[in-house]
Formats: sequence, structure tokens, C-alpha cells
Amino acid sequence: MKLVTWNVNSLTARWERVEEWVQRNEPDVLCLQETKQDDAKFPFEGFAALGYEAVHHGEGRWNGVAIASRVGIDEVRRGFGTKEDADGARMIAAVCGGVEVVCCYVPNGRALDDPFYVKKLAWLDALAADVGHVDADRALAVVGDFNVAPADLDVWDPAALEGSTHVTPPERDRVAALCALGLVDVIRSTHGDEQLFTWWDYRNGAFHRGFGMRIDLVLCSARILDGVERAYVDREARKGQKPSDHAPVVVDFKLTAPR
DNA sequence: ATGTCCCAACTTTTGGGA
Repeated sequence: MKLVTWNVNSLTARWERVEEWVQRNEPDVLCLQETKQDDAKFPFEGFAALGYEAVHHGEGRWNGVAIASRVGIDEVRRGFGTKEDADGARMIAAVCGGVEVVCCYVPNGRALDDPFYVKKLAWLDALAADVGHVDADRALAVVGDFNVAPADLDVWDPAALEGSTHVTPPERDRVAALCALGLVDVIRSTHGDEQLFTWWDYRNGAFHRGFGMRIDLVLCSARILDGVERAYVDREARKGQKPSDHAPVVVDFKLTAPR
């Protein structure tokens, strides 16, 4: 199964790029964040023409998450059913081809002294509560834009980010807490100490200067990790005309039998 | 210190957010 997460920064603005990327890369399951559409505007027909069923948790101007699948979509959930759902349309989950997929757009946090930073931490706590215990026979992938760089290796210059969100111990502790439940950061676990980024600011020529962060993650259960054949960031998708500021993260795996 | 992009609207310019 080829599972992909991609923050597209408006699916309206990005549709041609997404369509082309899907045709070229043929993912089985595509998780999208920041669709920035309401459900009426979401391109259900466009995905159907490509051979995908899609589900969307839309909002309008901000946020919005979706899952497109060509291996089935069942047991769809939109939000946690907790007060954190008031922070926007940021989570959609479904079972696709026997895999539990949780697609997340974690609140940015804005600044350390901003109320949204506290909401970001609470949202990550709600996600951990929603995930629950990850036992050995569970096939689960929690993916998306976490707006957290798990380690200093995951940012171009830790010193430049002092006092900013995305790198603070409380944020990183939340990602570590998800891993403590039984999830593994697939890109990190398959790439040793290689520095890889998934997001580069549009400003400052950041992409070409290598000023990026790895904030888009695929966290998966041991059962998924067992079958991983390839995991990578598609930097090419950040190039060219009208790119998103995020690159897709791709994990290709064979679903193994329960342990 | 902030050089871009995207969206909405009291919409053709501005402000919020990332």
C-alpha cells in the first residue's frame, strides 16, 4: 500500500498539481491537509475521475482535511468528539484497505505566548487520547502536518528558531507521547540521521537555500513498520509552478499478518 | 527581519494566517 500525506495549502489553488501528482505516483491512500474548502467545493468528481473515493472534513477559508483512497474508505470519523473540535476541521479518520488512517492538521500555535500555543498542546493530547493503546496487531497510521519538528536534526538551524513554536520541549514531548503509545516515525526510523525536510517557507528563497523543517510525519504501528519497503519525501513536488509550501511524504508498505 | 502565497471581503486593495 502506498500511503501519502500532503499539506496542499488550498486544494482549490493546488488541484492541477495534485491531479498530476496522483496520476504520476498512483498512491493507494492520499491524506490531505489545509484543503481550505467547504464540502461543496471539494473535488469529489475530480478524485472519482482519477479512480478514488474521497471523504472530506471541510470548513471553508481555513483548515480542512481529506482522505482519498482507491482501496476503500470505511468507518469515517470527523474530529475527536471533544472540545478540541472547536479548533477547526483538523482531523479525519477512516479505515482504508484494512489500515486505520488518521489524517491530522495540528494547530500551528502561532507564538509561545499566544493562546493558540496552549490549544496546540491540548489538541495533541486529544489526538493521543483518540489513538489510545497501539497493540501489536493493530494496523494504524497517524499522519499529517504536525507543525512540530521532532528533533533539532529536523530543522535547518535550531538557533534561528529559538523562542519559536514547532521546536519547543512541550511540543516535542507530545510527539514523543504518541510514539510511546506504540507508534514509530517512519521517515526517521528508515533514514538514520539523514536531514530531511517537508516544509519550506515561500519567503526568502527558503527552498533553494535549504531552510526547511520536517513537520509532516507518518507515525505508524509496528505492524505497518514491519512491512515498510520504502519511505521518502518527494522534494520534486515543492518545485515548479504554484507548489504547495509542503512536500508529500510517501510510505510504501506491504500489510503483514498481525503479530 | 520577514523578500510569498492564499483567502475573503464593507472586493480591484487590504488584512489575517501560515
